[in-house]
Amino acid sequence: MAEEKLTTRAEDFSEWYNQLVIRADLADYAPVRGCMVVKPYGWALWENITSWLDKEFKATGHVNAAFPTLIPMSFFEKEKDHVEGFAPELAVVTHGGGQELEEKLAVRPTSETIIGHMYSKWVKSWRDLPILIVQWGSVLRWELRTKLFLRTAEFYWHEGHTAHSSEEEAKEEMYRILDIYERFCLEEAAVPVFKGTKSDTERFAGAQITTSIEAMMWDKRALQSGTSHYFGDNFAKAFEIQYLDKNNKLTFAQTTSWAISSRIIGAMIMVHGDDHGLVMPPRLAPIQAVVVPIFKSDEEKAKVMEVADRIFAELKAAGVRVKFDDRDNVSSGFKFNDWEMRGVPVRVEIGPKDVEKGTVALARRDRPGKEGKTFVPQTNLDSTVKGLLDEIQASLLKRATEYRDSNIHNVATYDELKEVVKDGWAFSYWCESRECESKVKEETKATTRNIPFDQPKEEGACVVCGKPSKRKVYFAKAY
RNA sequence: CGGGGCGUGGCGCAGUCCGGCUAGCGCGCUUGCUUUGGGAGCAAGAGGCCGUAGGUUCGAAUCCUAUCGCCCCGACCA
Repeated sequence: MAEEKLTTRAEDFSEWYNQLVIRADLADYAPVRGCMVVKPYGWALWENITSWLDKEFKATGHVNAAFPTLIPMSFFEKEKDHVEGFAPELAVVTHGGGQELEEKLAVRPTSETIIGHMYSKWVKSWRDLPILIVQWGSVLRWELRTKLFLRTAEFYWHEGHTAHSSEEEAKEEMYRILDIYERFCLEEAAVPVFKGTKSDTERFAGAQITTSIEAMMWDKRALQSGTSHYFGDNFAKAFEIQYLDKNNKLTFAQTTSWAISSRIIGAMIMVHGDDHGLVMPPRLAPIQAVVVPIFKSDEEKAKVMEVADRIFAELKAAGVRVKFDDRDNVSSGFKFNDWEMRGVPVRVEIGPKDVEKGTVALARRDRPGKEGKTFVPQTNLDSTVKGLLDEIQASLLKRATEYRDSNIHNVATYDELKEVVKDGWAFSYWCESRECESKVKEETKATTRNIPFDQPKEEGACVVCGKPSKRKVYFAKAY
């Protein structure tokens, strides 16, 4: 390590993040501007994320498929809002095989168009519906300002694309997926989120309804962590996805799409990370526990290694994702800091004293340094460690939820709102007009995050214009 | 796209204003010995077309011209 200390979050949150992603070995900068290399440790984390989601999608009847990376440019012109939304960030292939192409090809920024095109071929009868397809892959958007995981030109995700025979069914699908996303964030990532509906201006290009889950980062900025859209028949009309219904009537299908991207890794970093480095939620951590042997002489080494080996094998057999750090070119002190930087939830230290006493030192990552260290018996260590992993998982969610809730303020006046969004979120009534929304954005840089499903019963007055308003919305500065 | 900064061993930099010997420093890397309960020490090594292309000059990392790239700050986005 070139520099030993990480920039602290309070000093410079953005710099803390940049250093951490590199030093925790999650990713590296690629030679192409705005692109990243996801390193094995980062990819292992992503695999844990994807395998949980994949399992849930399959359990709810979805199947995986793959569509091409290249999309004919003309496809983007078929849906007006969609083309306006994505035109600025398209990368376009103009040459192939040394020849200029007759029709330019866009590198997919998302796949609604090409999938819509295919669905129109596949959907002829009501019996062909629903179609519930998920594509796992990467997409490319020509971003001007990038940041590892949070916003890169190419990013990894899944995009679900479904087609249904009724509005109700399509909307149900949208909400069903959002519920899966919420469960993922709470149960796996330990990141609390609000489910809600996006405002008209924040809606996905081409959608009728966009729902999202919104999370608060340590710096109190909001991060949209997943989205689920209902398109109505917008894309069906643009791509002629039509079928004969039970009454032999030609009908447009109802479609949805939804996604969680590798950005969620950025959310986990910014919610749980501390000034010592990354903090991985145990359920997603590629390495849940690391065994660090400590010794001086060769005699000590022999004794310690024997016990450490045995404990490593026991934990592994018990299903813990465990690593044995037997490097002999770095000191144990270095290893402690190294694994803390990488966010491994539990560290098992075994030294000569432990061998004598039949103990190990257990250090929990959510309480860094010596404070989180306790000495426990070697017997039943597997269940001790598993119990501690569960405890850490729960504690991370609790801590993040308390932090979030303590930084959200109900506001009734515009002055209050302006003050609150400087360093937190405002929750207030809003008349849902574009004017009031853009006024807030221009004057405070805060945007509407979402109108949560979970709403107070009574009505109120818009925080900006005072008109009667049915629903409350979160205002916050966002990534 | 507008504003600011920077390109010199793997990484971080000094040297550039005022041209001059074999281009330095820290970290990392390699080897050896001693170390190891919170980021080890000593010794010996390896590693650089100074972003690129022209030009000025006896001589260019340094001066001139062009060009490429990167980072940071502002308008859009998962």
